[in-house]
Amino acid sequence: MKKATITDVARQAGVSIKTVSRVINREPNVRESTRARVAKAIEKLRYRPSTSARSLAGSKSFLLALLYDNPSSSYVTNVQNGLLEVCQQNQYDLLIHPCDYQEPSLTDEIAELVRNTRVDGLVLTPPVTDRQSVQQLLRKIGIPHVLISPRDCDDHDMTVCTNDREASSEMVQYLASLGHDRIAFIQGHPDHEAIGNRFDGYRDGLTVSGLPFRKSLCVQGFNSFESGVEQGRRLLSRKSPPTAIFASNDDMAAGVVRAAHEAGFSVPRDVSVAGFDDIPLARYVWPALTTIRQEIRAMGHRSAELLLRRINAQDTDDLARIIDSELVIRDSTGPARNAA
Amino acid sequence: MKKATITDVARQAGVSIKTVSRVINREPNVRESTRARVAKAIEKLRYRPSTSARSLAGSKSFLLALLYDNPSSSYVTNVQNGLLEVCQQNQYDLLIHPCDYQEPSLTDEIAELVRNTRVDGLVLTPPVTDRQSVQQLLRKIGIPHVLISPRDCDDHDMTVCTNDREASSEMVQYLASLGHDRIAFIQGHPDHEAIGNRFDGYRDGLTVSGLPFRKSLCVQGFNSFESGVEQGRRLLSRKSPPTAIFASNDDMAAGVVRAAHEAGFSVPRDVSVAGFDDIPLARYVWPALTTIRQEIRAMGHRSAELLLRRINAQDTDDLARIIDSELVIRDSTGPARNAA
DNA sequence: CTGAAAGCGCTAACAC
DNA sequence: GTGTTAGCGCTTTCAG
Repeated sequence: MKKATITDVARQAGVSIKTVSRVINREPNVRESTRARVAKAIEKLRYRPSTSARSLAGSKSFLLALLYDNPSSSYVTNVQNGLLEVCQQNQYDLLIHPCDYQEPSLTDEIAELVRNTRVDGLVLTPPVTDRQSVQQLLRKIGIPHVLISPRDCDDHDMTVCTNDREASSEMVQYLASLGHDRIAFIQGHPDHEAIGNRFDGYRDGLTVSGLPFRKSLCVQGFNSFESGVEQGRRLLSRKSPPTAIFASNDDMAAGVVRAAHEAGFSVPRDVSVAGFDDIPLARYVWPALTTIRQEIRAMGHRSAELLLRRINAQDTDDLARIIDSELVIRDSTGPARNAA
Repeated sequence: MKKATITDVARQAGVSIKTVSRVINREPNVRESTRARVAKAIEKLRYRPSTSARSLAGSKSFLLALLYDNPSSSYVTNVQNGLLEVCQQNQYDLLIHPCDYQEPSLTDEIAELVRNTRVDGLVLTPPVTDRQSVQQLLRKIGIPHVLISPRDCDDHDMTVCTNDREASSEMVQYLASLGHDRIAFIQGHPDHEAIGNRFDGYRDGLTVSGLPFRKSLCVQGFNSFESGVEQGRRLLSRKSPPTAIFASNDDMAAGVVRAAHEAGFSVPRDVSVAGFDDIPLARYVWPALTTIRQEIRAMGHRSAELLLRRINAQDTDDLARIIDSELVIRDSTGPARNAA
């Protein structure tokens, strides 16, 4: 059986194709009874509008693009799955576009992507999110786009963020409540700007807990497991090592755990370790990491919702742009020795 | 500046649109000089054929679909990236379609997907690869598709596999060469059929090494970290535990390492542990896992190549369908105690 | 080897 | 509220 077209549906329902078109596109000005008749015909004929025809005739491509350059596959798949959930419901397709955020020609590449595919909207993840040149380009082209976890969530109205700072502060307070008073912090990659908010949260937490901020306890990491190992080694080889180490992400925290093992420190007996993100690895290292769970999938979901609403010129005010993260306590943290 | 169309190019080159079309589609019967003139016009106008128009007028959609149900995000992203590499080169887009391989209505879902999107081809990964009903459907529809790592690579001409069996045998031989004579094996999920080849390889390796096969040393896992922990515990709590444990995949091997830590076994001093896949986790557990590296990305790449060739009715005989895996020795394996 | 004409299935004005 | 009529940009016959 051949695929039904809009004409078939129109004939079946005894209306013109334009009316069918109206029903498909949820346009107003169709009597309820007519709409029902058309719906029935669509159902009966198992009609599916042709995306190519729609996008050729109209302006839309029914395509969203995900732009990313992220070493963490779990992050990417989670965002992707969240986006897919809403795409599938709305007959949209998702274009996946990995890229190199440091590539000078990135803006050209994106311009080309938009030209070629005519995507209706884009979703950017860190660290692409923070490329000013990319943001400028997108604004210039005037194409709808949402930024996931940019440095500052208030810069732009199409952003989806987490409460990084608050969650980070909460972690420090939790650690302090365990009796830790020398809590080291491993900062994230400087190009990954939102991760800087976690540092701010660290300082907040210290203040709230009545602990002094000491620059010597803060070291620079680069988000990778390897950089966690390296900073962990340095921190633990000091004459008076910290009693707790809070890393800006789980990969680094896992690296710290590795460094602790190597150096003969028992976790959490000799040193507590905490991470951020709750990637699968957090549960697999030994001991399992205390961390902050980010709802990445939910962020992807929300991003797509925002994008589609914007594309269809609908109101987006009722959609929250902040997805809260929560503290997850596992086995890598425990009472400070001196406090035990 | 408005986007150039085929008409603009034709005018610019002084030919008809049909000739431009021939050039775009690499059709024969165009004089070389004409082709060059058209190419120059395309270049000058920065012309890009409209995918929607092409797919509306023609039969193709310029879309490939990736169908998967895999708990491992690194597996998925790797396949995906491999596919993307060739899609981008060929002006194809990739549709990502996560699904539930156990869902009874899976075939309907796929039929619907094909109807709706008119994808030109599909790529299936395990365990979807082994669903007979899905294979039947795809054959019935007559749509090109490639199966990644099906149970039997010779069942079908569009498959991409690894040398699982040989690599697995090699691992056992390596372990035997270290002096291990009680090498346990954790089998993979029964629904993930290709993983069974690793069990065959385990037996081969035993034979080659002159070691007896003992049923009591083989236990059933389910591919997850948790099942690795569980089987690891059981194996290590025996009166005379194995001196080496080879798990069908890295997640389970990591679980075994966890179980060993819990039980107070030192790895690899008391027990050697080996995995399969070389997922990122393999490097992050402590000690880092000896494993078999699978070139998942290369498999994705090859799958897309096969698919596009098939779609364009080109010859595929020169494309190897087996991507070799290799042994990677890290820190989780060492000499057997009795051999030391 | 090249070109003219007829749609592919739909949306966008503009009627009615 | 609903229908008519043009195209959207390309591929496909079928002529030359």
